Amino acid sequence: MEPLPPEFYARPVLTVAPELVGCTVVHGETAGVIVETEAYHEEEPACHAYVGLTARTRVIFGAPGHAYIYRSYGIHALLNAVCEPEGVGAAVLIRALAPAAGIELMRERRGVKRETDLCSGPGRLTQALGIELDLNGIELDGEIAILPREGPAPVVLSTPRIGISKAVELPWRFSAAGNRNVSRPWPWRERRGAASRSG
DNA sequence: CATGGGATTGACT
DNA sequence: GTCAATCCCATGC
Repeated sequence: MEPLPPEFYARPVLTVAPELVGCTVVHGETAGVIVETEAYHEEEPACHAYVGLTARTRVIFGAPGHAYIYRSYGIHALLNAVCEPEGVGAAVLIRALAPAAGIELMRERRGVKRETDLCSGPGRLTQALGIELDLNGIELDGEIAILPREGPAPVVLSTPRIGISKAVELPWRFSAAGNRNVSRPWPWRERRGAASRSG
């Protein structure tokens, strides 16, 4: 299976983010199917690229199809896929995976047993896959690769993003309906009307 | 050069 | 429900 080409990522971030749900992230012996993403764009204040081109945001403004990896809260490495044409600051945060390969290695790295605890969060999945900051800026077709969906398009829910204080109203979080590996389940009442098709 | 704020998680009450 | 851990980097003096 060939990795997704740069042209896949060169489109609007709000198109790419839901389409990444169902694709597979591979790093070494470990891999997982994406079940949750969030979109970020330079024109809204929750995006790191909102401040413009700096040493930190250089990768986000760079070529599509590359990895933007940064440290969150001093502890966790978070993985993003850079989107839109070079010069536009946009990226998709990979928030959760369904473990697909190397599950025992993931358990060793994470120190937990339950499969749904291995990759159900942006900091958790990078730890499970062994992804660290030294991979920031690499193209997503090699050491880290994202492979296309194999089955039919999943049903993708659209809801507000998580853990941010700005532009909280934008429904730019996309998750696979009913998947137990999604990072933060929400009350059923809030889910109604949030479903949309993707793919 | 000093400061402050996170795209989080896990432990604890 | 609360809260601390811990580090990168943007900002301001």
